[in-house]
Amino acid sequence: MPNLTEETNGTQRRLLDAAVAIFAERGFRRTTVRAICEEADANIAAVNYHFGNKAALYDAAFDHARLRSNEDNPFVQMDEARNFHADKPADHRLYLFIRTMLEHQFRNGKPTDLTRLMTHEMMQPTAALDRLIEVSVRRVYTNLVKIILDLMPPGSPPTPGSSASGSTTTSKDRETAAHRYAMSVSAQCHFHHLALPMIQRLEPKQRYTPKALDDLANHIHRFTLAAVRGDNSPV
Amino acid sequence: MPNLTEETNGTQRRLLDAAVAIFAERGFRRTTVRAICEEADANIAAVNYHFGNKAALYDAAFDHARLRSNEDNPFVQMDEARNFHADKPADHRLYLFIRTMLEHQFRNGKPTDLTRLMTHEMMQPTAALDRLIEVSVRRVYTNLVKIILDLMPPGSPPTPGSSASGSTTTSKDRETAAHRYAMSVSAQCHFHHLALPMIQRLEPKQRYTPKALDDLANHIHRFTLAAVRGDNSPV
DNA sequence: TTGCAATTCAAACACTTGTTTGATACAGTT
DNA sequence: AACTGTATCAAACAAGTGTTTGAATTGCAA
Repeated sequence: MPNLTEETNGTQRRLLDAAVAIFAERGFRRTTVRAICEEADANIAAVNYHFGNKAALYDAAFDHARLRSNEDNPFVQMDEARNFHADKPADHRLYLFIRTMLEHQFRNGKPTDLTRLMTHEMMQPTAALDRLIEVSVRRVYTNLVKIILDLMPPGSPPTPGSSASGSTTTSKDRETAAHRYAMSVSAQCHFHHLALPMIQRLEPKQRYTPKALDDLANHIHRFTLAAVRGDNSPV
Repeated sequence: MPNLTEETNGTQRRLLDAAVAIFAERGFRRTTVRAICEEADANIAAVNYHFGNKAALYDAAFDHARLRSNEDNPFVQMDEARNFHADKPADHRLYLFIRTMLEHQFRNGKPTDLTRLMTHEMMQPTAALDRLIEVSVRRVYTNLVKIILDLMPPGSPPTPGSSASGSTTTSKDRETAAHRYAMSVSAQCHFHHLALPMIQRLEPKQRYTPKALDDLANHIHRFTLAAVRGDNSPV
């Protein structure tokens, strides 16, 4: 079994690249090992020789896509640096968060391979999803919650959930409110690739070029800021 | 070819019910006609006899799920009555919209079959998605845009997108802003079933019982209201 | 060169799965 | 009872697909 981490340009690397592309496009079930091998200019038996079987190749391809995505994407900074731009004010950190998230999801106007792979996992969760979440998504999400907590004015939230009559805002209330807000932000960031076919039909003019992503980030930023802070002042 | 619209409890009706359930759970590719026939207590040849082939059964099942969902769900009222609760104030209409949308997506704490089918279509669009959108989704979306337009204060939007220096807010600006808001609302409403496996891992306490859906609807309503109107006044 | 391990290859295998077939049973009509 | 169109059934078919196999090839070291 050869070294998987090395960046050889041999057949196993080509297999991984081809696997990422085709798994991302069609999902696990619809892709055939024959299609992958053809794309990678490799023999059909290469998959089993280098990875054991199709499922193991999928696993390796998923991680490969994650690592490859980290190479050329600022997302990794957000992931590993716990205090992402901690010096900037919270509202600006929120904008950077949203912008980075969107840029991470679209490339050349289309969803990235890793994004597509993750979206397929939403319909067909495997161990790869758990790994991705534990290794990356959870920290990003926690970071978002922190930004929002910094953003919330002292008095908030108005606590519609807790029907207790006491008007005091407990720390726990703030926490759960921040999580709700974080969910709303995540929803707005992820919706565009999760529901792309629907959006394309409802809003045919919607694009995901860098310029369009900038507009989108600005909108989500404003939208969220107004909701969390209770005002609508421009950035 | 027997009458498909009649509500016979014969094998073809049983096939449709079984097909909806299994297609919703596993998607088109992972479901086998054998599994459907077993669930429906029918012979394997029954699918081809009654529907021609697997794809045609899927199509029929999709429409069957849509019609069946309309039977016992207030969504159909929102769908067909163009002016959904037009007498109520806009903010209340927004709440009803969100609440109805969420109720339409979850039943017994789980995504409904039609919702699951639609989510699979996001990864694997077929003609069934086009039909669903043209017959139902587009009108609902248009309705949402109308509600939001009623909700927007006269001066809005602050137009971050149009970089033209003119400070006059054109009717076109309002329209595009309303569409962006509608996208944010849709995102918040659809996120919970589109990204369910991720949410379950990030927020394990999240539930979709009627009570939880009510809390969720209240949150989305407040969140949106604050963003669109630029205030945070309680309902 | 020789030997050896790693790799590649064409072919075949085993299994799943959508579809078809031809016979059989059923229900209603004449 | 005989006929007819509908429906069901067990069995088989044909194609696709993940996997295996055993030989051939390559790359490298002794």
